[in-house]
Amino acid sequence: MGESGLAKHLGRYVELTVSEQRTLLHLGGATRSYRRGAVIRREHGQSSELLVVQRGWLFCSLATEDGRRQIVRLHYCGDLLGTDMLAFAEAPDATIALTDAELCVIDRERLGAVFTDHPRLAALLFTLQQIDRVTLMDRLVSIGRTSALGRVGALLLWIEARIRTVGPRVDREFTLPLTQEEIGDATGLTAVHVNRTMRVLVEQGLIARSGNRITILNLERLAPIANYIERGERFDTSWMPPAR
Amino acid sequence: MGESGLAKHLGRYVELTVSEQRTLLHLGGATRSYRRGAVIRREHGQSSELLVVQRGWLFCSLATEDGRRQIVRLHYCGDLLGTDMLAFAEAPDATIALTDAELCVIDRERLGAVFTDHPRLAALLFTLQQIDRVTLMDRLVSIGRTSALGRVGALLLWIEARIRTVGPRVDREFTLPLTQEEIGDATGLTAVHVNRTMRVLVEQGLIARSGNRITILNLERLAPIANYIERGERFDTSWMPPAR
DNA sequence: CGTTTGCTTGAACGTAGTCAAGGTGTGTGG
DNA sequence: CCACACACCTTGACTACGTTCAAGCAAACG
Repeated sequence: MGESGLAKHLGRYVELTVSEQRTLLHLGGATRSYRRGAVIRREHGQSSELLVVQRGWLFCSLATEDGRRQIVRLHYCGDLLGTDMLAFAEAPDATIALTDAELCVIDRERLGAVFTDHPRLAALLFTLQQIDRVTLMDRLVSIGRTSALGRVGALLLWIEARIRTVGPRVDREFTLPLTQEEIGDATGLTAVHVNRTMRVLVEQGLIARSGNRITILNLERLAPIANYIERGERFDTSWMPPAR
Repeated sequence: MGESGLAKHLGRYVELTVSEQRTLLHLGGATRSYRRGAVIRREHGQSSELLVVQRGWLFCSLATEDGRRQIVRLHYCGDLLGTDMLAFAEAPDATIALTDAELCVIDRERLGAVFTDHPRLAALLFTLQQIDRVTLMDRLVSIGRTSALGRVGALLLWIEARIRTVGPRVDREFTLPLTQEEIGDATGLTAVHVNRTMRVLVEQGLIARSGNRITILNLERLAPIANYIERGERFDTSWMPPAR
């Protein structure tokens, strides 16, 4: 423990009071470690745990009838997981560790207490969900209406943007933790075509690659191809109850 | 006014107290009417209104760089709209009336009051968001990993299921309010291919069509093709604060 | 050292897109 | 009341993007 990933995450958007920070800290229970590839939650499983990512990357995926797979979300430090089990009896997706990861279990009852004791925190959590929803919408557009080049490009830009929020850097270079198979599952393409597509991205001077280090070389040209929009996330706190 | 679509919607999942129902009723302000095709909210617009659908169907869509369009959500009576503006300065999607519709404006400040005065209602609204999120995930899988036949089939099954929640009927017949162009925008296909695909659905005896009346003829065979899963939505209220 | 996992490339195929033309139904104005 | 316009649906021929199947290769791992 020692520090709440969730508080750090929320702190990116708003100023938290000491009391709020303490409450978020006390939310967290045991910390668990997972190795890359470990199944944290099984699709259709009953596990109704709430988890916060403390370290590492995860993804959530759904399997199709015919054995294929779609990765629907990527998760990073600070993300709150398992909230879907508040509305569903069975886990709608599987959660899998993309890198070695540490998660922190959150007590469901204590989440309830947050809603009574810290209405502003509840409002902030509600607002946080909106980002998740809009991210899903953006991915839907990407997969539904752009070319393979655009889809893979968009995924790279999203990941790069997210990495930049954690440690802001100028060089637009990062380590891609996904295999080409996983990129395919995230973009709705086959691994083979992801390979060809990334080669084209390199040939066109849009990105550079060495191993799994990726550099965005030409954002100005890549962004329109990928239909990439930088969404300015700015929490509107004006309507929220006062902080406690 | 007279009755809150939102309360009716929530009432499908949980028992609301009289006080909660009254609070939801007082949330609603003016009612507005829109004609089919009317733009309720413009993409990238600043309008930060919260709305509840009282009557009719809406859809939310995003435009791509090259002028194409992706419909990301369909909305029906009881749905709460505009919550994304709590986190974003610009509207991420456009909201358009699919049929003639009536919406009810919700005061942002009063939503804030709900979080302080009715923590359980806040928890319920939070839970409601989860359904929205999971719906988006399901659509992502549909578009990313299934054939045209499956995508169109899934859309029809979702719509039929939603219509059934309002007025439960056995015959699995309904009026489809979407043009083939709009079905294409929702499924990531072209209008032309939607046409061919629907013909195949008919030829294979999966559905029947006359005008825009659709009948699901063979759910057992269509469901696996469409990768369709009936998700049992059951709100877990055990963790929530007591109702007021 | 052998096996596995992931990357790469080629060739053939197939699903969905594009372009084009004609048809149907509805609403509007002459 | 009819003619026209418009929106939507339908079908055909051709194209192209992404898939499938297959094989070879490199790096990591037990």
